[in-house]
Amino acid sequence: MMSNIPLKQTARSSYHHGDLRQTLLLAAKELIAENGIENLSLRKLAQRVGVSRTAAYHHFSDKNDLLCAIAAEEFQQRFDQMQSSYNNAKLTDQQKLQQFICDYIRYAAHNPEVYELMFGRCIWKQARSTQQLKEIAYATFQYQLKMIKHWQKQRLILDQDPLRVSQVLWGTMHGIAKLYIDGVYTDVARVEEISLMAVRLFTSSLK
Amino acid sequence: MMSNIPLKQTARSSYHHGDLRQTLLLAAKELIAENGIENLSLRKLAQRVGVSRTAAYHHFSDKNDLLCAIAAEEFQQRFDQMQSSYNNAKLTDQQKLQQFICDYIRYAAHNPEVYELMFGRCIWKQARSTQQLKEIAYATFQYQLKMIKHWQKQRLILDQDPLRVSQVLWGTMHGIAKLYIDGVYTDVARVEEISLMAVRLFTSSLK
DNA sequence: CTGTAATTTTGACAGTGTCAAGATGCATTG
DNA sequence: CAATGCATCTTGACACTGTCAAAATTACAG
Repeated sequence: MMSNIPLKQTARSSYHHGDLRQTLLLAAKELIAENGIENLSLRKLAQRVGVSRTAAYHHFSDKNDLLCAIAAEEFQQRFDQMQSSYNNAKLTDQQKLQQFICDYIRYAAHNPEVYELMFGRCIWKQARSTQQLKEIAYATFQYQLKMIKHWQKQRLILDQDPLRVSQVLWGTMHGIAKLYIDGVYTDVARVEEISLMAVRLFTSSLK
Repeated sequence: MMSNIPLKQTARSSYHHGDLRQTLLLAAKELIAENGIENLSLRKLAQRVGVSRTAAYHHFSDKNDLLCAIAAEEFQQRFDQMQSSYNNAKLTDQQKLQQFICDYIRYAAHNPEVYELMFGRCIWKQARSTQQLKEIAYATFQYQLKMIKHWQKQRLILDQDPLRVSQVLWGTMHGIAKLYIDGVYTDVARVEEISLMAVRLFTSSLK
């Protein structure tokens, strides 16, 4: 019982309400998944955690700051997932390419609210994104670019300026995802078919 | 005399404040173009027009209703433009296809806030879109589909399920547009190059 | 035990969308 | 022409929102 007294406040049980920062991030993710990003309010979040309205302001400078922190965590997770998928030795390059595209859109479709947060305007517009967020997002895109270049060498994708090709491919995945998330495309099952057609369009450009 | 008395410049002077509905739509478009869709408030709009806070509620049931009306007007405009471009006898089919893609993205890039309104979640999510809006938006997509089918017959685009191909193409255009509008792609000049690469990717799938 | 700094709370302010009820004035009756 | 009806506009109010300043609470160093 007394062993946790001398621990620094970085571990658990540091202060009044435990380690609030992490608790806030977690609860915020839940609320976002439940009610959507635009229905997240700091006051409801505080209430959920059982803390005063303005308590979050001692751990995040802003509402925007909190959102950026969540997005950064999620980016990191996606980055790892993408990497391990690409390094899966059991798949051919063709399969990896297909999986990359389908996984991207599937992730977005299954986590619409978080996806909206990660790539939506509320964070990126007007340079409101945190430095930390910018870095992990940039790293993610760089990895995509690296994969594209590899697939181009394998003659799986049109051998043009890899940066441009990468931007178009990202655009395609993002666009399909957004049209579904925002309610323009309404049918979930069809999104998978659309993804496969995207794969076909990008890989057929050489045959 | 007090010169700052709010004079009503009634166009046709139908009522107390002239025909407010149209005035509101016009002023709202201006405010959206200036400050972005998420910074439009009915109160500021009312103030701009020189009318009370809740006056708009006698012409629109909702803020959402007003936004839908604006979007519908804009959809109609885009629809006409697309049609006249497609019927331009001076262009080859190849040129029309390229122009269709580049025009779409260029329009979005030049009218980011209105585009966000037209295709953003604030209108489409949760079936908040008006019947009128749904109709014109659906007609627009149907016309796209018709063009795609024609281009497929001309062997300009991959001859697969036209609905799926159309959805992917729309996704690509929408995605590139959104990535730019939301601030992920920052360079305006590059968007044009990305558009051209998209054209190349879609048209090279047959050669 | 005391003082300082970290943390949380309370109070307040300027915003927002929207509803209910009252005021205004045009248009169409009687 | 006058009166009534109804579309239109205004005022007041409510429940929200993000955020700041200042006070209150608590942990830890000395």
